[in-house]
Parts: sequence; C-alpha cells; structure tokens
Amino acid sequence: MRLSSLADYAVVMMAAAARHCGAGAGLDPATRKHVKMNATTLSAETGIPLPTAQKLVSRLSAAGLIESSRGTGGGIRLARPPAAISLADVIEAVEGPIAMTPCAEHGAHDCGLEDECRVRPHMNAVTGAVRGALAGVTLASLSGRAH
Amino acid sequence: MRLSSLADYAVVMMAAAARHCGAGAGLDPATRKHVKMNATTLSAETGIPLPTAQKLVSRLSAAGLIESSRGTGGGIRLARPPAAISLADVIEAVEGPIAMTPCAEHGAHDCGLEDECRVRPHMNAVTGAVRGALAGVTLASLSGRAH
DNA sequence: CTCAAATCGGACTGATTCGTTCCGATTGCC
DNA sequence: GGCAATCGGAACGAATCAGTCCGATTTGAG
Repeated sequence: MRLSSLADYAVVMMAAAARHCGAGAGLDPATRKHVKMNATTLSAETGIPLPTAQKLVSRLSAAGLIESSRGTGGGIRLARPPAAISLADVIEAVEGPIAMTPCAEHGAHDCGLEDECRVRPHMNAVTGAVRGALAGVTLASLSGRAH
Repeated sequence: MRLSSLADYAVVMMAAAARHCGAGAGLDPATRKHVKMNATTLSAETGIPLPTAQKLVSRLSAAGLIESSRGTGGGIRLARPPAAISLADVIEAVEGPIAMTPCAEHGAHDCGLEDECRVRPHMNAVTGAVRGALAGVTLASLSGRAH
C-alpha cells in the first residue's frame, strides 16, 4: 500500500516542472530560455539522481504527459496545463494502472480463489475511491498556487 | 499502487472467517464446533495455499485481529466483531502502515530531496483519503450482510 | 501421569520486481 | 558536413516478496 519510489520521484519532478512552467501555457518562443527544462535541470533542482530522472522523462514522455524535443537545446515541457494533470495521471504513467487487486485491472481476470468472490465488487469500489483521491490533486495545487 | 498478494489473500481469508463467524460474537462453548476454524479449513475454503494461510494466521494473530489457541482442537477466531474490523486493519497487519510515501510514515522522515518539499503535505492528505476509503469497508460489509 | 496428535510460530530458500546505471540513436547548432 | 548535447532503450545488481519447510507448544486421550 505504498507507491513506488519512481512514482514518488515522478510526482516531485512534475511538481517542479509545473512550478517552472509558470502561469502561462509553458511555451512561448520569446522567453523560451526561461522555461527551458531538461532532465539535468530537474535532477539538479529536485535532488533525484540524473539517470533516474532520465528514465522518468522517458516514461512520462511515452505516456503523453510531457513533450520532449531531442538534440542540442532540446528539452521537455508539459503537454497540458498543470491544472489538467493529476497525481493519478503521473502515477499511472510510471507504474501502470491503478488497481488494488489484479482482478480489478482487466475487468474479468479470475484470481482462481473462490468460485464466487464477494470481495471483488468491494475492491472495485475501493479502487475507485483511491483513484478519485489521487485524481483530485493536480499539479497546479502542488505548485502552491491554488492552496 | 497495488496491495501485495499477501494482503489480498488476507482480506479474502478474513472475509471467509467472518462469514463463518455468523451473527454472534464468534465463541460460544455449546456450538464451538461450528465456528471452529483453523488455517487448514480456511485454506481449503478459499483456495489459498496452506503454508501461505499459516503465515497469514501468524501475522494476523500477532497484530491482534484474531485469537489463536494451540494444541489439539485448537484454532482461531476473530478477536472483534466483523463490523469492527476494517480493510485498513487487515492490510496494516500484513504489510505495515499505510503510507503513500516514506516521509508520511514517522512524521518527520526527511527524504533528502528538496529542502522545502511542497508535495509532502498533499501526500499526507492523499494518504488520509486512501486510509479512509479502506477504513470504511468492514468485514461485515464484505460478508454480504450489510450491503 | 505419560504419550501422542495437532496446531501455531518462526526461519530458510527461490523467484520476481524494482531501482539504478550505462551506452546507443537522434537532432539542432556551428 | 562535423560536433555537441539530448532523449530513448537495454542491461546489470540489489532488495523485497511470495512460498515452503521444520521445530516449539499445548491439549486430549489412554
């Protein structure tokens, strides 16, 4: 009942990225240097080891939460406004779907225990509650703006 | 963001135990044979491997959720009524305190990242929400009585 | 009172997953 | 066209977890 270290790091990193993103959309050609972020910058700011930060950038980019551009002067930026990215999105991007039990993932994955499992429907409800709690916190609220 | 297999098994096992416990307190000398439960019985009923069931019995007993008596004719019984045992109790008994992040466990366990972590207070709130969702489901509701 | 059976309790082994690190592919600037 | 800096994926080591086994303890019968 504890999220993995990578997910924890990802949340901290995305919060830092949202903080640098400022109030604007995150990409304006004029002051691009100010919002320029990359794995090295985020690593130095958050204290996360650089290789780990790179790995997280890869996963978050593959999940569509950030957009990355390669090459010299490249970097990353949030794909959506901070208010539209929740903890559930970040956690699911790093460690897969949020599901308390394996049977609550694909929908009809029999666990093999008990012909008529009476625990599963309640587990689905619990999963929904947990997911709702995580979806209710956005990066905007983590950046300290909308306390 | 998924509870361990042992915790899942423990929930199923405790639900089965609560079902056999019936509506009464769970221990009456006259019909003791009816509510007699042990690791072997629960294993056969739930499909959980016997050694694993034994391990779970040990942990649940150490946590004070069930009371065990050794020797011939011994067995286990719930220490409290099913309505007074929640999923949070069972999960904490098996896999330790419920805490999303390591810093939310002892209270002041600095993670070393960022001097002023602005994510932690929100993580505490999320941890509370998850814990509340798990504490809201009791063994009585899992047994199908109080739907 | 002695013996024997049955149970819980703790310790060990193997495996899977997680976290970390390193190296290659790709792109923009000079 | 060459160079430098960046992301992307692959490989290694470590830790935790799931599962299994055997010993300590207690009760019941003879």
